[in-house]
Amino acid sequence: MSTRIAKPAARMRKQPRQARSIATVEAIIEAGAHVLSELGWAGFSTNKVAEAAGVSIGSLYQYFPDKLALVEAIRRRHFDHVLSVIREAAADEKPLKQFARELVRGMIGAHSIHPTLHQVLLDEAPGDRGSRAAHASFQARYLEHYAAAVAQYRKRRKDTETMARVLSSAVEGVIHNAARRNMLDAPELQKQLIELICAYVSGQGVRV
Amino acid sequence: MSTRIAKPAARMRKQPRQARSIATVEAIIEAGAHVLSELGWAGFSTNKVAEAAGVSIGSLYQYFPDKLALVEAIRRRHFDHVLSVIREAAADEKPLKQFARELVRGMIGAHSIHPTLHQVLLDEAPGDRGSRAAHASFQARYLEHYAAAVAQYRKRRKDTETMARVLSSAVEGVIHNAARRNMLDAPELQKQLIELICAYVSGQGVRV
DNA sequence: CGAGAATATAAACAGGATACTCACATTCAT
DNA sequence: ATGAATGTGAGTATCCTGTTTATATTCTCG
Repeated sequence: MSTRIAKPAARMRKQPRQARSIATVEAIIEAGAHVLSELGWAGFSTNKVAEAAGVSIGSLYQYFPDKLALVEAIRRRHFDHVLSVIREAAADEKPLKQFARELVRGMIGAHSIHPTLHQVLLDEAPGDRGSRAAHASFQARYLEHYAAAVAQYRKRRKDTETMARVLSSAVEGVIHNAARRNMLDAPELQKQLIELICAYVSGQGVRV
Repeated sequence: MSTRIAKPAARMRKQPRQARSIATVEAIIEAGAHVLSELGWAGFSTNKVAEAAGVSIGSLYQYFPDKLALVEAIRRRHFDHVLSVIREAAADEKPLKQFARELVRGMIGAHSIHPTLHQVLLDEAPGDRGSRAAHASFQARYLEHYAAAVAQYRKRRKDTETMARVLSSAVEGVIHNAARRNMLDAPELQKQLIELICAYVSGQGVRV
């Protein structure tokens, strides 16, 4: 009980101990993210990942017991990243405009390396029974942060949760779509997305 | 030159002539849409489609020369549907609120049968060289309708195109996300989506 | 009715891709 | 220098895929 491993480190066949193997594992995860984003779940094969990582297939199976464990590792890394972005954007008490700006900037950053990874992870890639729980918890915390932000700029406590859902999926939709068209860093698109967020959150509730 | 076939009817091996075969083809396309939506492109195999359609694999190849031709037929049918929805919503000159309501209602309708078909068609499914053109033309007309609507409710002629892009992908994102969670017909979600549209389009341009 | 056309069937094929193992080679820490 | 850690990649076994084809059934129309 002296040393405690921070994270269960996903399901791994063995822990990398030397710097060499740590780099290998990192390369595999990175290459996996790349393949997943580029070829989708259909094109995601362990051999292809190993090749893209510049590593033999045997090395991959030295650390990851199977394909799913690898996907899980990729998922965890990406979700941690996204979560930190929204958490930081929603932290402190800042003007709405600034929140929107930081959110958009961060989200774009999180998607610009592996543009379609997020969607593939959400839509295509399966998960073993254990990762469903992790996935759900991610979604929950994700929404919580959005909800916190919405609540902060809204008097009406009413539809906070639904608003968070709508806002988050709208933002994701725009980012995802822009990523597909290689328009992630078009400045006028960023501006419009920020405006969308501000308009919706600060909206005076048009009667519908 | 007496009788004219309205649409090139996709790439087909032969035209169905009797009522029986027309029904068969329809069943195949419908089953294809179902499989595509349910299993994604990775799980989309001709044998599976034939089985889902309650038809032998041979019948499928009687009308569709190959897998891609089938996807193309599915794509065309779905896109025609979506296009008609947005076109009708943007038609005439109606108040913003009504436009938003009709758009949301129609989009939800177009997605409620095969919830994830749209995304799969856009993201996963490949297309032969010829269908890229059709795809692009669909996207263009799709955006045109959105742009027309935006222009109608906006004085500033400036960012119309970008706004159309942002708006359309935001709406798609919300719908897609709701579909994944089986929340497509939650009324409060519809209400919020309508509000999002109204707030953004009628927004007074918050200084960003 | 009946002949030929249209439509439907499903077994079979050929080929490829896949996840994963294993026996062995190399490099590290001490 | 020795054992542990790490890396290799050809090989295996399995499953699936798209597609053809020879045959059977049903329809159309004179």
